[in-house]
Amino acid sequence: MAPARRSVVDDSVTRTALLDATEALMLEEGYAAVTTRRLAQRAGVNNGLVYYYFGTMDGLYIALFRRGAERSLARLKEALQSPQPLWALWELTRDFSSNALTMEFIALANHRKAIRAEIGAYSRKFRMLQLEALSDVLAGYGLDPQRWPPASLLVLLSAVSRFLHIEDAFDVDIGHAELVAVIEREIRALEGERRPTEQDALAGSTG
Amino acid sequence: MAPARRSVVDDSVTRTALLDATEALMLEEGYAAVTTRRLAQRAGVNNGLVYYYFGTMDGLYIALFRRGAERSLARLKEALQSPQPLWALWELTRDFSSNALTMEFIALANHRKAIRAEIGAYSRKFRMLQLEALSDVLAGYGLDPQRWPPASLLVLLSAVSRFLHIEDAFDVDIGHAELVAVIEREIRALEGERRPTEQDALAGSTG
DNA sequence: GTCTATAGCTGGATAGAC
DNA sequence: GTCTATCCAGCTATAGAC
Repeated sequence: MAPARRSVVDDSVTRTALLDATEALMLEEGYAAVTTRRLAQRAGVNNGLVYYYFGTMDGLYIALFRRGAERSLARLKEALQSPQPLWALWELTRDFSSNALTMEFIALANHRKAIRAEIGAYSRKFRMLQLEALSDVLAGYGLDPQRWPPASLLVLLSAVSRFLHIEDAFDVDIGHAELVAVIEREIRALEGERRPTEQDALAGSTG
Repeated sequence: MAPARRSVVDDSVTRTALLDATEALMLEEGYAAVTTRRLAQRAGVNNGLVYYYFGTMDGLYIALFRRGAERSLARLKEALQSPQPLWALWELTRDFSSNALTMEFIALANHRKAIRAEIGAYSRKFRMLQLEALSDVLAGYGLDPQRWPPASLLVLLSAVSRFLHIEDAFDVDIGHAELVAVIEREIRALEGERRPTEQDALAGSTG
C-alpha cells in the first residue's frame, strides 16, 4: 500500500493532471463518476498511475482535498486582513467555486471515513482562524460579546452560505434573497457600506 | 420498466421490509451501501424483488424519500398548530432523526438526477407551508416584516439546524452552543419561555 | 410473489515488461 | 514513470421455474 509516496515536491505533471481530472469529474458528474479508468482517460494517462501516485482512491481524494483546502486557507487569510473583514469573509464563503467541491467532499465523507477526519481538521482550523481574527474586530464594532458571541456569528455566516448553496442545487430559493438582504444589512450596520479595495480585488482574482 | 406498479395500497409486507432495510442501511453505512444484494440479505428476501416492487434503484430511493417526506409533512403540520409554533418548528428542524436521512438523500441527489426534482418539490412545499402558517404569527409578535421578512427567518432556522448537523458528523462544534443559545434567546423574546404542552408531547412521540 | 441462476458489465488493485 | 494485461469482486438487471 501507498507505494512511491511523493516527496514534498508534488510537482509531477502527471500527478497534477490526475488531480485536475478528479476535480473536474467531481464537479461535473459527482464523486461517483471518479473511477481510475475515467481518470486515466481524461488525464490522458494509464489508470495504473493512480495507484503509483496515490496508493488508493482514498489517497487520491485526500490529496485533492488538501490541495483545495490549502488554497482556501490562503484566501481566508487574505480576506481576514481586509479593511472590511466581515464583508470579505461573507463574500468568500458565498463564493460558489469552493463551495461546490466542498459539497462533494461532504457527501463523499459519508462513507469514506478516511477523509472525514481530514475535513473535520480543516474545518476546525478555518473556524479558529476566523475566531482569532474577528473577535477583536467585532468587539471594536461595539458588539456585546455576551449577547452576540463572535463564534455564533461565524457559524451563522457559514451555515447560511452553505445552506443556500445546497438549496440552489435543488432549485429552491424561497426566502433566499430576503435572508441575504437581512445579513448584508446587518454587516453594513457594523462595517459600513462595502468598499472594494485594490487588496480585495486582488484577493478575488488571485485566490 | 416499472413493472407491477403498486396500487395506492402500498402495504405489502415485503415492500415495507425493503423500504425499512434501505432506510437502515442508508443511516448506518450511507447510501453507497444500498445494493440489491445487501437489501435482500437484510430484509430476508430475494434481491430480485427490488425490481418487482420498485422497478429500478431510483424507484426504490424515491419511494423511500416520499415515505419519509410525508411523515415529516404530517409532523410539520402538527408543529405549526402548536400554541408556540416557533419553538415547535425549531425543535422539529433540530430533530436528528429526520435530518440524518435527509443528508443522505441530498448526497444521493448529487448524481441521481431523478430524485433531485423530488427533493426540490418537497422542500418548496415545506417552506411554503411554514411561510403561510407563520407570517401572521410573526406579525402578531410585533415583528416588522420589512426589517425581518418571515421567509428570511424560516430559511435561517433551516440553515442553522442543517449546518450544525453536518458539522456534527465531522466532530466540529466550535460556536455551536453559542449559536443555539442566541437563536433560542431570540425565540424566547418573541414567544416566551418554552412551555411543553400535551399536544407537543404527543406530536413528539407520534410523528 | 418469491425464488434460482446467470448474463453482462464495471470497478479497484496488482504483476511485470519496458 | 508509464505501459499492458489480468485477477477478482461486486453490482444491476433479467429470464424463467415454482
